[in-house]
Amino acid sequence: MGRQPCCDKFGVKKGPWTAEEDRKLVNFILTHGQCCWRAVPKLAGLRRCGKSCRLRWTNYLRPDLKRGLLNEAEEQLVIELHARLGNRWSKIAARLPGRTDNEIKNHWNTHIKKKLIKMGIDPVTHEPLHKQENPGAAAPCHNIMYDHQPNFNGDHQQISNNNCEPQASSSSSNTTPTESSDPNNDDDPLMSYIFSDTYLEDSTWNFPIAREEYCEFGMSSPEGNSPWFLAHNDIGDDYFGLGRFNDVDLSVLDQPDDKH
DNA sequence: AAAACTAGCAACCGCACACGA
DNA sequence: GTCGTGTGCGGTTGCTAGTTT
Repeated sequence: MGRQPCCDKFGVKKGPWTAEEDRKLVNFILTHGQCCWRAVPKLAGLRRCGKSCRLRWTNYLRPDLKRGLLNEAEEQLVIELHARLGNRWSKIAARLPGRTDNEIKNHWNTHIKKKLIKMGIDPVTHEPLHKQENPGAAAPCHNIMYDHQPNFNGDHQQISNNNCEPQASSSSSNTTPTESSDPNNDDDPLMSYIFSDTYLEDSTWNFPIAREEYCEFGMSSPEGNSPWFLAHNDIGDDYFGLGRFNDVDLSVLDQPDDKH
């Protein structure tokens, strides 16, 4: 039967976005909100695939995005979440305000992975590497990476992986060994909370701005990181309604971007 | 100074899922 | 239940900037 391509391959532009394209996309979304992505390029006057528009918006243009490298606390949280969720980057990103799945995935592949390997930890299984070379040797239950890490309030607290009992042999073929563990079934109250839907739905940290909560996480405030916030400190609390964006000055997009 | 190499990141691709008809 | 469509997700690619030789 064949699936219809997400976009007409002919006449669709690819590659890096220009400031002009960014402006058109932002202008459209601010005016109309996020609707049918397939229709967006046409309505916005862009020669782009709808998916490309969504990606650009999600990963770069969204005003609530933080920029820059992940800090220590975020990195630690990513590792902890990856140990439990596997490569489910969107789930991980959902726990990190202002970060995108793509960003976290990239950071994982370029930084964290190497760091873990250097520390003798398998970035896939989160088990010590020597255990795999020497399967008979019993590995310590606690993942050494996760002990003695600062918690999000700054003091030290063990955020150990309590679910590190040997993976069920029946699921050994699973490439994400930690998927079997129930993230909600966790003794650690902090991690329980982070993994809970309650956390996700907690509007006190959910976007657009939850300043104190950012700080508690050891993160900088979103303002000053996003090019949007740099230019529009008055962006409203009802961002997701998008109603207040109609008057936003888009000139920021004219600024010679670092890359785009 | 120039070429080769490496790292980091933005963007693309294809599959899977959700949902409505 | 099935089919078609839209969207989201994860893996991968390719470009660019920085570093090394």
